[in-house]
Amino acid sequence: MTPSRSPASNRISWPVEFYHLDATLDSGQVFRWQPSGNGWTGIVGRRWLQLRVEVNTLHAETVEPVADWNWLRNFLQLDVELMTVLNTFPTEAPMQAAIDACHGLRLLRQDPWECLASFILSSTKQIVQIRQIITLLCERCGEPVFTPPGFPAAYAFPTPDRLAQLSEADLRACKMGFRAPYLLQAARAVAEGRINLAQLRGLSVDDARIELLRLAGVGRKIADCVLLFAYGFPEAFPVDVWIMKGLKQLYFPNRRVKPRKLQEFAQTHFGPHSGYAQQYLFHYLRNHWKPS
DNA sequence: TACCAGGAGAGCG
DNA sequence: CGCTCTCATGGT
Repeated sequence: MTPSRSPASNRISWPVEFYHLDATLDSGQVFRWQPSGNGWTGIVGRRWLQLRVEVNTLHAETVEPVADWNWLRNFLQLDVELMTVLNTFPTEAPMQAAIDACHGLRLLRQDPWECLASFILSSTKQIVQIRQIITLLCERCGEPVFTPPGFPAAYAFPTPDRLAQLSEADLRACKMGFRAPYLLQAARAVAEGRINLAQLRGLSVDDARIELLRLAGVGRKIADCVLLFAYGFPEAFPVDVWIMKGLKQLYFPNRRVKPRKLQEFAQTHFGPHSGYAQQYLFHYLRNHWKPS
């Protein structure tokens, strides 16, 4: 275990292997990170920070000193041995191509509420637009956080309690359209304790999914995104339009495959870390593949 | 201009 | 069930 407790400092460095920060922060699992110099800036919880990787070292810098960095190690999932995960993937051509296209891509471990809210806002939106909506939402409704001199103002992701007090019109002003009532209902469900996001950690993936599916505006795809990106269920396999088209063409050319069958195939074919494989496939399809 | 976006839900037959 | 339509908004 790398020492995470040390004299409080606003900087820390960790040794890393195969950590492709660019691919990771720009792969559609998080929406608030921005390129900055040779690294990235973003918010985790209530803290602004800057990240960069040089060779086999990951550097992090916050505004205020930090005594315990475990929150960041957890967000970055530094204890995951990537090669062990990749070695469980099937050794067929498309999967290997996906690995080669973005070797070092990682799954992060996000805050459940931020992840849930973000993906409620993601439906039928391009990633650039999802970023826009979330940026607006945070600027208007989130608590300001400290940033270093010379950097623009930044905001924490708004809490369920804060959003629960707003009106649908307030949210529509953030350009989220028909997703506004969904986000508002989800915020109120969490704020009023009708769903307990922390409690989902102790459930099986199937039971946790059932809980998430109770929320309006949350279907199988969005639920699986939250199960994978926030709770770390390794078998959660979100099937979006890219994955749908890609799997059909790569694995079932010239055949009719029902969505149910495709989900079943994905879960078995890609092994125990099918969710990780999904992220590699998604990144590969989105950046190196044209649907036909 | 037309089309589509890391979907979901309601209304059909 | 399984299909189609709608929802709001902006990028390409």
